Amino acid sequence: MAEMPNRKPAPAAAPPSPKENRLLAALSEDTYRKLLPSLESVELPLGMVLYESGGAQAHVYFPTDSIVSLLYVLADGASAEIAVTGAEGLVGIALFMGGETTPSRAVVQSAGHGYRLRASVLKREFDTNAELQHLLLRFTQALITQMTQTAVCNRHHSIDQQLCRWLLLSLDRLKGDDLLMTQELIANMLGVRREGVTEAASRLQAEGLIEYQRGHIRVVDRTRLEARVCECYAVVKREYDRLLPALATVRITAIR
Amino acid sequence: MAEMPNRKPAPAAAPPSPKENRLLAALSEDTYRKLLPSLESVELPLGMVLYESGGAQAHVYFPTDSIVSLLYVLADGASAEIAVTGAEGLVGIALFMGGETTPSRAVVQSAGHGYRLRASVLKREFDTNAELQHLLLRFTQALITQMTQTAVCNRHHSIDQQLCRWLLLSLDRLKGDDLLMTQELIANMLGVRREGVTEAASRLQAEGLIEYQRGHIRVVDRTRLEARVCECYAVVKREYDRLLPALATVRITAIR
DNA sequence: CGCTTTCTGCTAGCTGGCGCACATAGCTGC
DNA sequence: GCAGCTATGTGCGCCAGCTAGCAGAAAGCG
Repeated sequence: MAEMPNRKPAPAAAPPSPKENRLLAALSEDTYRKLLPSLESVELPLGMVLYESGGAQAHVYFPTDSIVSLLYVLADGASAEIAVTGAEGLVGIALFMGGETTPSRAVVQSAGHGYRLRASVLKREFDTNAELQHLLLRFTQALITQMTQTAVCNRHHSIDQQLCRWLLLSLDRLKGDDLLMTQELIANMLGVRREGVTEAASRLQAEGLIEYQRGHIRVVDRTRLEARVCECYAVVKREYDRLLPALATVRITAIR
Repeated sequence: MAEMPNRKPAPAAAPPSPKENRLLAALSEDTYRKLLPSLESVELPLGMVLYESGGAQAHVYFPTDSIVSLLYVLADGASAEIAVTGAEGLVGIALFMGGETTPSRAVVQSAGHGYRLRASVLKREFDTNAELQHLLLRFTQALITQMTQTAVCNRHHSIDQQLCRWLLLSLDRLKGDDLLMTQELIANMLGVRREGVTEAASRLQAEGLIEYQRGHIRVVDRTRLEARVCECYAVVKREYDRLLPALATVRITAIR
């Protein structure tokens, strides 16, 4: 078969298996078979809004090769990313936590694929299946750690460091070393000026850690990126590793 | 009986009822009676560390008239508050979320009283009692909202606004309008310089919103404080009101 | 009462990140 | 190959908050 075009994979390609999502993959065969008929395959294009702040959440989403950002948007339009979720997790914890909704927005940050489950199906299963419940609660705790480190990082660290953290968190949720993401979008996620991201990215490029051009960022020296990031990244990574089921194909990286 | 000394209430005073804690008060009589024998009364002096980052959490704590801060302490000693919990909640969610511990520290921010429950007792009950489980998960979601707003506030708002938010969050968890808290401690909580707090507090005092002297802050005009705070406070307050059981004696305040 | 400790106030200079305005450089489509 | 859009680069003034050092005032203590 001929090489696929780089930027736009053929839409007719078979979707990834639900088991690409680590939570779904971690379920017992019994539970998995029970949920499978209710899992609906969905494409998640860049910028798609899964939930609006305070809006009804009809489904939970299990990304397989996409990344979803949880954002809070202020009254004046400014925004800040709270956390990101990829194939290691799920989007829509408010459904099983009991609040039904949250005051934040979920937006696709990296296009890809996922599966979704109707809220009613998930809630019924959550309340009756201890295995699923424990898995989802542990994921929620990992997510909480990510949120708290975001708060700390926002308070104490420079844009450079935060950009490193953001790149690494994204990279961990993608195959390969490439991100399709403009500086403008990164700035929205970090809640900083676009120019601030330009300057930070220029520095990283000058140091030979990344290469970028027009919405395409390639990490060329992950090790040095990890040496430059603040401790927040490692804290989050450790908690995810500790709390979530390991995946055989997970990338091995040296974290100090 | 003679007037009590102001700063140090007689230690022999009868402790508040467990039902001063809103979560315990919201339980059905059945569940409450079941837990009551395991509830251990504890004094919580200012500065007491309930959990160390990553350390074992042997109990969950239900404050009755105290306030506990969740803090993250960076490697260089800088810190930032993640959330606060008073009589409306509990400290130690990691126990029922399944992670057993968290990378943050829990410190008593306002001295008072509370009850605690051994981890094993709580976990057993959580896993077998849907009522308790739903209550605690809803509280956890409210706490998550507080954490996310902390992240947003850290990113976008001035020290003045954050101080207002912090004062209001504390006030909501105390009787009366007085806080026993030095600017130094507030600065640690907010993760800013002590002088920054001095300046912000001076402005608030000059505007007639608060009065303070040596570790004693009195809010004299709560309404105007609420007018000056950023939206983060109202978002958190709304979520707590929405997600947690109402308390008859809760203070009625006008939130825009 | 005098000494020490703790808390608050003030100064001066520095810097990271902001707002704004504008220049340039790749893509895309015709 | 040109037009037009989108993405990035840059400069400049500004300010909140930081570092650092010190002074004064209140509370606690022997």
